[in-house]
Amino acid sequence: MKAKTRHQPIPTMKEQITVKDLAARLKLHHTTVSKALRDDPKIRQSTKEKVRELAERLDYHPNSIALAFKRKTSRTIGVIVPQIKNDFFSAVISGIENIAYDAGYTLSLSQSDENHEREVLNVHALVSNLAAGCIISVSQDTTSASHLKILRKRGIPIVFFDRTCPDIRADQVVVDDYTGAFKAVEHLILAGCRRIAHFAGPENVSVSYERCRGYLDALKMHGLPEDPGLLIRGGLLEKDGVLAFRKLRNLWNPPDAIFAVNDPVAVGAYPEIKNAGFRIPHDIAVAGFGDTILSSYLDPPLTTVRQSPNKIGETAVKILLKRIEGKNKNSAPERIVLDTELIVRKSTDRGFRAS
Amino acid sequence: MKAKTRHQPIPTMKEQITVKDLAARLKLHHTTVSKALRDDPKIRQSTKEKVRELAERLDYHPNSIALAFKRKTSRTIGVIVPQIKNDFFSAVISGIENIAYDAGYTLSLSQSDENHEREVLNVHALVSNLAAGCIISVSQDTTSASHLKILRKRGIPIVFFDRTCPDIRADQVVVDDYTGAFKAVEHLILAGCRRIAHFAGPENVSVSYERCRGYLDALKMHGLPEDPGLLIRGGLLEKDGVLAFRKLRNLWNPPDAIFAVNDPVAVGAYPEIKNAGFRIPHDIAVAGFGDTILSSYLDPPLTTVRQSPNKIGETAVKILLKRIEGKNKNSAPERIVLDTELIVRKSTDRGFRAS
DNA sequence: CTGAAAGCGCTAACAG
DNA sequence: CTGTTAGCGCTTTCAG
Repeated sequence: MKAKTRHQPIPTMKEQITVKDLAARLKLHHTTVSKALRDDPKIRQSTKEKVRELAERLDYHPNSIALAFKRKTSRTIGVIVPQIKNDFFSAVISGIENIAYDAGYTLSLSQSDENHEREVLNVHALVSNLAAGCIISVSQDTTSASHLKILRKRGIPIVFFDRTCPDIRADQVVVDDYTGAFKAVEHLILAGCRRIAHFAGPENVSVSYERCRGYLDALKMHGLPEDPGLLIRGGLLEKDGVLAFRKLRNLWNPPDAIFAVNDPVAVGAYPEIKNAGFRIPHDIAVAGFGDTILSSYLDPPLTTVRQSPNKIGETAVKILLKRIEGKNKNSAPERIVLDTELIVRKSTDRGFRAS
Repeated sequence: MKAKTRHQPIPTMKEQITVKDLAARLKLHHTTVSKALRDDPKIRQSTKEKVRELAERLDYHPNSIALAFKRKTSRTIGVIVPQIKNDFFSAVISGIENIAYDAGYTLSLSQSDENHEREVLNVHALVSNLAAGCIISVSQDTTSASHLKILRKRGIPIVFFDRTCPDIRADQVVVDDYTGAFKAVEHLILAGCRRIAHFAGPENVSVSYERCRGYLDALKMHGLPEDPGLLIRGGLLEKDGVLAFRKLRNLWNPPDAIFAVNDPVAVGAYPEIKNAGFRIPHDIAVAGFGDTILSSYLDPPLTTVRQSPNKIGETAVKILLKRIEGKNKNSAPERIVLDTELIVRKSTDRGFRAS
């Protein structure tokens, strides 16, 4: 008997209580019920109470889809990131979710996987689902912005974070990549490094561009030459760090420091550096960007530039909510630049102190 | 002039092309257009072409909300996890997203933050948004299952992963926590450890329960006594590892190994162990569970039990899609148990080999 | 204070 | 092959 129970199918009922059901039982009109539920002043208190009591008892839940259909906009915020499985992005998403939840919004999440095609389809899905707004960090190979323009056409506000899109006028939340990179490189210089390589990301990605600019300016400011052989361009992933170091390794004159565009790239380079017989930091000092959880656990712990992904997410969604709720429907786009903090760890500690 | 342009508000248009618009321009009826777009065999080829051409040209996108409204179900899959910002969960989510994307579904993501109240509200949001199905790992303090029953009542299929809910008959995707834990503890025993502590998670969380069972059985199987003083119960986070070790530290007779319910707990314990003057693995060997990215970067690298979060996500969503698409609408719930793999690293290497 | 009518975009069923 | 009718659940007029 019991064994049989285990193999019974899952019961399915699909019952849905609507305002009409409530109305029927109360011998009221469904519009009256609707108003009562929304606390319309024109409805008698006693009626409201009866309605609400029944709604509670029958476990009535308003159909958000019907509402969205009527209003032509849902209470869903679309979030598109290059990768979900990524320390930085998942922390941003978490920040977004917390605030969105409090404000009564739902998250629609998708990843572009650094793929432009996929990003386009994700945007279409948001449009199609009448998203109230959209928070996006564009994919590595997004050059055209036409898919983002359709959001604009549909009146769906956009907030960019991390990787922005210069062709679209929209709110942005970024960290001060330029200054962060500048500080990191300056720190390397003050630690005594003179031949500082940079493992850069793709030029069309805003963060890579800004961090590279910070690197170059720091060199210039301290009177160091800019050696094109020390600027290795690649991607943003761990494997790109591996590749970058391999390219560099063949140099007749190796660098004495590496500034990586982000922590994953630094992490990828770590074993390569060690396996090539260099000690960190004595032969080559290494600095990253991002302060991934990992970086403090590396051997030696990685000097890096901390950004607060959580705060980025929270800030982005707050700005978006303001737009959605029309508080600043027609104001000019904001650009919020969050500060970074240089976290100095062993990977750049050469026991050298600039006078 | 240019400066002025920068301060112009963001333009907003909110135009929406519908089948009626297309119909009007083509002097057809909107239902005909609708059929043409869906490749209904009853529509003449030439008409279909004209319709599609215009749809393309006007950048028509069907309104998914209207569709969901009509069908009484959307193409959205709800995902509820305890924490988004978590290696394991974010990888599961990523796996889900990939498959869901290919199948034309959208993800609605929320986190319970280990909070039952919040989980309940998240479930209500899914119901309200006519989710097609739901994938969930229940929060740490979820005991009642009434909120999940309402999904059932609405005919929304559920798939549990990782942390299941015994009160609900639904598909489940889990790893073999019991065997994984057993293997890890057995490995510690074979490495020569005799006083093996376990930092357990909450008893009502299925994974904690199973891993604890594996621990106890491994001891029993190898004739080791079960010492209640060595079983420390706590939470699932890094801080819980810190706390657990502090409780343990006061023992007159310290353990020679620790098996942590998961990697974060092991990670939390690491510095505590070292600061208390114990060497890993010589004084205390440590094993975790989960194979977080971190674990291989720890010093010493952590022995752990690998599960494939990506695969868990993919499997969960595939089962869910089968239910949604009614292929097995009425079959008994499946329970998929994925294998684990013991990853042996330095943290348990005592240079000892059992004969 | 409550009811009636209309409509959002789409599709299913049926009629021409 | 194409058009007509009707309705999903909800809110917004406007009438009673």
